[in-house]
Amino acid sequence: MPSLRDVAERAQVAVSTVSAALNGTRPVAAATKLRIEQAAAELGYRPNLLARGLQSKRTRILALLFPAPRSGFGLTEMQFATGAAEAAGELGYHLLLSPESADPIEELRHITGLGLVDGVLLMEVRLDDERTEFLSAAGVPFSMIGRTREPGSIDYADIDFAATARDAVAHVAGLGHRTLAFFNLSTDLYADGYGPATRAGEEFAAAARAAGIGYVDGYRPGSAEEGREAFERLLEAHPDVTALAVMDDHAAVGVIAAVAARGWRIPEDLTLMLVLSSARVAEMFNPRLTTLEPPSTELGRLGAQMLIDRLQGDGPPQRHLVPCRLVLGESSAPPRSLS
Amino acid sequence: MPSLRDVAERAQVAVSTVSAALNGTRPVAAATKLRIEQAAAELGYRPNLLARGLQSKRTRILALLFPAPRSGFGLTEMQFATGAAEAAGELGYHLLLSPESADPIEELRHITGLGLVDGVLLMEVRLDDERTEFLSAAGVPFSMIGRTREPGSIDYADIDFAATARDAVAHVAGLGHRTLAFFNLSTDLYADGYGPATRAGEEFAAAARAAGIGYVDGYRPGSAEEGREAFERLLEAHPDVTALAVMDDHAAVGVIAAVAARGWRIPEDLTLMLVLSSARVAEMFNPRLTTLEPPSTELGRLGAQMLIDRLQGDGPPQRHLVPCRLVLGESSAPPRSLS
DNA sequence: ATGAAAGCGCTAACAT
DNA sequence: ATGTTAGCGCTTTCAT
Repeated sequence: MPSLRDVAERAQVAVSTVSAALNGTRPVAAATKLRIEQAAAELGYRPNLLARGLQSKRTRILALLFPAPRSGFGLTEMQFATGAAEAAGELGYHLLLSPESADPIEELRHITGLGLVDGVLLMEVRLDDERTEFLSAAGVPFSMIGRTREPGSIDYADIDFAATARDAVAHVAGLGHRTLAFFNLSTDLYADGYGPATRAGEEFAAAARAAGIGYVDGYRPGSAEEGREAFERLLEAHPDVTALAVMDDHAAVGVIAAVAARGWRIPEDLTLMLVLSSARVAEMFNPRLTTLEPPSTELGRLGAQMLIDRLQGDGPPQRHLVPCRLVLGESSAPPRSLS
Repeated sequence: MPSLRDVAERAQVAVSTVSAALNGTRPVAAATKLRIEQAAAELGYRPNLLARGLQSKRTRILALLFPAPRSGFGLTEMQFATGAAEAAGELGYHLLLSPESADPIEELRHITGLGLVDGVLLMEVRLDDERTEFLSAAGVPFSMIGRTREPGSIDYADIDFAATARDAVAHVAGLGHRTLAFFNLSTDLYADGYGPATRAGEEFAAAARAAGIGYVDGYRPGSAEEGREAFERLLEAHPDVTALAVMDDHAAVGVIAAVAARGWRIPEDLTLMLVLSSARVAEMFNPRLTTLEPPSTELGRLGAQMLIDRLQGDGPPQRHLVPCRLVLGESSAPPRSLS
């Protein structure tokens, strides 16, 4: 690999001039600059990122702290990563995938202590997240995909749960349903302070109230079996329910089975929709389910962009809320009473 | 961040001694070593990877070339990444996620020219893959998840398609089926030289032949709609088929619909299994499908391990073939004629 | 067994 | 506008 010196020799100038010409850090005569660029091109010169980073204290590498694959892990998480990696690449940065071990704080201490990364991207942020406190205290720039209860001045990109819930409610209300039921994520996740569980729950309730339709929640099935059970309990307690939004896609499997077991059909007897599941997952169901698809790639992109913005300058904290996209399946229809 | 010099001062020794003590690169008196370690611990010293890399030409960073999300993209690809990242971490390495742009070769030239990575991990390797030629020519160490037609001396970890096909055939033959049909991946992927499409196809044929059961292939549905059609054509041409293995999970959705449309049931009238789909996907179906789950995390881990082995020493090329795991669903049963 | 010093490739202050 | 020079934090000869 040719170095700056090689380019300098070939262009008959000093190294610092080459550096300046290539980085635009100080004025260089047009003719000189041309010679330098030519020499660099001929040699196939590539700046050594390590040397540059050692000197400048900026590596242009971002770490994405990647949680250990939980049960309900999939596309969404991957899209955070690919979105962030893409956006980083476009802005001249690189993304390091840092799997989170048992001790996330130790992990962070490690990765930030190496001088390898300029900043950290956090995902799967919980309402109370010790990682944010550590990073703030350590003075490491970071941004969040998702958000804590009190993001303060931390940059974040999260799902716009309020808008998402409004869209969902408007969808079922528009079809003529008068009561919507909501199955939240599993009790485990909920108790763990997983943001989407809490926020989606609250916002669905609020949106239903605002729209003036009935609303039933309190169920948190985390598996097909639990989904089946929950649905049966639901109908027992609220036989008037005609529309159901489900967050856990395995629970949806159970709901569909329970619907069939009862001799009911979707969408004739029940409008069923997924919340925060990708369309790819929704179309694995039969019938194809309506879903509110999370903007995962976009959130990943925003996460990287915000962090890079922060690294390059400052400005007020960025707060992005992106709504899910309603993807219509074959599981939405007016309630039986109207048809 | 404290540097080696800080540690040296505190321990009252020369920098080079600290380096030696911490890296074990030359003998250091036990007492001195202890003092140094203590000083390092007290200061919370972390070696600066950039400085180390600049000097030693080894960064302990691996790049994972991540293809642009295709249609059938999901868990599998993510597990390659997380598996590789985990294994790398355990071995003291880091994993850079490098999304592949339109021009993969340019991408590679870029990422390897920066002096940032010690080696490259390739995934989604096609039978003829220009990336391998580039890397070989450039002298960049790399390993493959998947493999080219002629891997030569390149380290790889791939699915053991022969064993996987044998297991699948044994499963259906063991249930009493006499004829197995096989739906390959979409024509696009197949034509593109995507390894699993070709290899799975060949090995299923061979395994069926070896087991002495009938075998039907030639179908490549890449969507639910195509799956439905393919199944109808299949039954028209081969009414004796009682078992079907499907590679594309969207196609499986169509098959299931077609089965239902005919008034048939699974598994009573058709044994249906997925090939190379994760159990998590298989259980989204109703009934839960039997699947041959790819060892994706394991392949990712192996990919990283092999590459690190190669970087640290040499030895004969490593070739790992890992079979899929048969995960039983509710879609497997003896053929009707036997029940 | 330990220390002194050179240098990896780059940036940035300081000269000219 | 350009050149000279001093490091960034580390590894690695070469001395001692």
